[in-house]
Amino acid sequence: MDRADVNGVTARADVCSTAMTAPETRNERKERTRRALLDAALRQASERGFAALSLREITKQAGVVPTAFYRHFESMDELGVTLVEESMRTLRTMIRGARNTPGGSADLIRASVRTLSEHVRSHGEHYWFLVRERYGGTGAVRQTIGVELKLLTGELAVDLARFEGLRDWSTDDLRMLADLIVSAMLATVLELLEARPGADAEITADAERKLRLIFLGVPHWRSR
Amino acid sequence: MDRADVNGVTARADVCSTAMTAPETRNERKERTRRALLDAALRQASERGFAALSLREITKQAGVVPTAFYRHFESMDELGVTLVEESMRTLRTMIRGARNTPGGSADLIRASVRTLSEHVRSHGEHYWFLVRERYGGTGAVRQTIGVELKLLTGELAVDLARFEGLRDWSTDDLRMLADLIVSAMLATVLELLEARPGADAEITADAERKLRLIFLGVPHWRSR
DNA sequence: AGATTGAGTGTACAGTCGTTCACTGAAAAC
DNA sequence: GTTTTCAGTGAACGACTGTACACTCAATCT
Repeated sequence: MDRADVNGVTARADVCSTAMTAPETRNERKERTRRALLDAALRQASERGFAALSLREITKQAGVVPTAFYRHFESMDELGVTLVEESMRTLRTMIRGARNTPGGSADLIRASVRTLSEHVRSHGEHYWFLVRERYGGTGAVRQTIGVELKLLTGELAVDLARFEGLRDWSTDDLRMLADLIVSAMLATVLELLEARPGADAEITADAERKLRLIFLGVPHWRSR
Repeated sequence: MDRADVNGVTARADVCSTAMTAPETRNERKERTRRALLDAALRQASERGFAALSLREITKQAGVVPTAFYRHFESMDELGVTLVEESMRTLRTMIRGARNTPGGSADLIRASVRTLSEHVRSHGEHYWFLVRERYGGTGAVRQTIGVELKLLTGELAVDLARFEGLRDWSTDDLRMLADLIVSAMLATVLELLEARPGADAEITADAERKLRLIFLGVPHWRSR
């Protein structure tokens, strides 16, 4: 078995008329191999890093010939940026989920961390990719992640501004706080990814304590 | 110019007897090309990542033939682990420097952050390497960094235990605090590395505020 | 003085890589 | 029904990779 035959070309050639193969429009088919390329790339990149990707290997896993790659992406970097955007979308989904959980401050921390850990578990590859390339990456991919993460920190700062003890904080102090939270949570994400799934409770408890400690300082903060 | 000719073989062949070339023992010479290999590898790895290293390119930069590599390292991974150890040594040096600065708590934060930023500026490649491979790496290199960083966090926890408001903290709480500090400082290191050198003051000021905020919560902490 | 060691050399090989080019054939457009 | 479009094909390329092997020759040891 050399290639994955995602499009089922072999089967389609002789079975298409007899078996109930779904009739596919050309765009659907194109989109499908595009997805196959992205999925293969994400899997490889989350394991060995984006820099170690091989165009040939990706196309092999996607079930197409190497040259077919260029029908979908102009370069590897373009595919990388697409992966960043998709990963960022799931990250934003997570944050939105954490934001919309009702409850008090202590419970909110608990609920948010819980949302985070569950999301990391169910979208491991996206988080691996983001963490990996945020620090280890190069070029367009790394830069894009940096920009998006800065944007995301800004959003978090805005969210924080609506909380009780933070209403009168300056924009810059809020950004600093958001930054601190993000870096702490990023470290938590890495711990979750590296640990065996059984250790989740321990790690999330640790993350909760870190956030609690940070927020304990908030009432006593005065900007200088 | 194909190779760097670190050992000056070309010159030595005909000038050795006339010019005052320092007489070198065999071990000295070996150590020198070993260093050249490590330096070339560190430079490349800090720019493009360890995974993107090429044995041939490293040896070319070191001024030796590719196969000579194996006289010094059994594999690329072995060289990688050596780089981790060396980088970790400079990191420990930095921490020791920060620990030994006298002064009160507020000044201590300021002095420590200052030590950090100066160290990052003067040992940029080591810090690039550590940050890169801690998150983006694979295999032995990444694992070694993880272990060493955990050890280092432990040391920091012990250091923290001697401070005023932290004497009665549990070991686990201290480790959590150390962890939080390390992750915040790691993010700071990355900011320093990515920013143009002129922005140092801004970044260090930010780092100071983060640490101050964290320590503001300490007096109000009660373990659950 | 002669034997030994070992860092560095040069050639060669089998793989993999990204990219080029002309092509096929079915879906889409006319 | 004919033409056009274009995702996917397959061979070929030049460049680069890590490593095996037999070698040289100066520093070291005896």
